[in-house]
Amino acid sequence: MNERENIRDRIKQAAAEVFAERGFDGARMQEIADRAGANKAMIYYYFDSKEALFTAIFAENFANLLQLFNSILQVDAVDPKVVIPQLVHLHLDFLNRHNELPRMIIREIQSGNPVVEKLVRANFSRFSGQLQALREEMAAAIRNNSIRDVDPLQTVWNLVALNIFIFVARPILTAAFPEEFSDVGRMLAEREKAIVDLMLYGLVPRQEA
Amino acid sequence: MNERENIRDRIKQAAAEVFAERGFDGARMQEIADRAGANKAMIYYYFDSKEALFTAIFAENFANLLQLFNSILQVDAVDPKVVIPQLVHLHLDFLNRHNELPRMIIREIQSGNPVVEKLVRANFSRFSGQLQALREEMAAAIRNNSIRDVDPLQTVWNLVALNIFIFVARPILTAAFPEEFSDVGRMLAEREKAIVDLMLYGLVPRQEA
DNA sequence: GTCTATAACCGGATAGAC
DNA sequence: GTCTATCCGGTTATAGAC
Repeated sequence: MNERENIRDRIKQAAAEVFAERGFDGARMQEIADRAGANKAMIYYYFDSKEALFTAIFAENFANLLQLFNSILQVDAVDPKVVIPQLVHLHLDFLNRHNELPRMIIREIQSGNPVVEKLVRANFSRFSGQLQALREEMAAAIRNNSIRDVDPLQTVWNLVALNIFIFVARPILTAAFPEEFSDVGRMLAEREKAIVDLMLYGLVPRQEA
Repeated sequence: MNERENIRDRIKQAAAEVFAERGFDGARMQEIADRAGANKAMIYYYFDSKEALFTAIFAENFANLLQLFNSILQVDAVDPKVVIPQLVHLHLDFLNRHNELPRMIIREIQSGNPVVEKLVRANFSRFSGQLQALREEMAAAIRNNSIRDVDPLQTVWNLVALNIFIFVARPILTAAFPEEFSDVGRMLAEREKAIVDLMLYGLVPRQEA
């Protein structure tokens, strides 16, 4: 309506922050209201309950992530020297824009809230077709000798593991290595380089070219 | 006293489980008491408060983890083909025996409880000396041409990222890939192999022997 | 040391005025 | 749509008997 976003959006924004910082159980409706510049009753005017509010936000974020994974898995299998840097960049860039998401997912998954596991199951089934295609493409690439003989699923896990690490472990890392995190942009660039370097020279055949 | 461990230990054990499953805010003293085969009042007889109970358990687990890291960092720098498999095996084995620890740490770090960040800061400073030594050893190994020219800190992060992944993401992975997790021992062995393979052929010089 | 009963509080949710 | 005041259930914590 006016220059400030409407209250409903401010509540969603504030709730996303508080849930990310404190988790579902730790989040306080009062704090969400305060950060949104509203009062508790307004939250209940727009959302049925704390759980409904959480679910709305979580589902939205989770859908974004799965969309990214789908787009990642649709990359045509070509030279890993081209594909891997693209994938790492895409993923890190997304995570950088949704900083709090990995920790939020890890924290909330299997924490009593049944909505969460449902979301995972429902979306990952759609996802498994993509994964099957990827396996076949990688198998072809292995026969083709354009990548080493690696397990496709393990390789995907490796890539995800390397990418999410700094976001998942950020609170520990910033405490332990304050200098590295003083310039986040620089750190991210170095991280990207290191991941690509490790992945590539773990994939490219030994006696190529 | 008798064959069953004493109540204090049973409480600690039960609390560790419940905190790991539900997080600090989600944990209920009643559930801890039930699992320990005691009642709430007994918990308060042995521990001052919920927070004190949590802190005791968290500090103990965290100390164990740092002790492992210290022992890992003391490995003499030799051929990566020997060292890397050792490190991965040590770390995965530890994590397997303290299954819930990574998720607990990630979940609770920076979640309002100031004790936690203090623990990190205090212990990681002791830790940084070890890390400096490692950097120097790796620099020597690089000059020596026994490993590729990689960033030592990034390499440590890579190793940790790959090792913790299945434990951190376990709830998602079991939902998404039930077959893989039906035989945990087998899955762990495959994971170990894949990590070592990736790390090694990302470290060993291209045109070696 | 162990237990039952209860106090004290906190936080999600709602009633109802405007 | 927005706000204040309040309810009510659940949870931490304690009192006090044994």
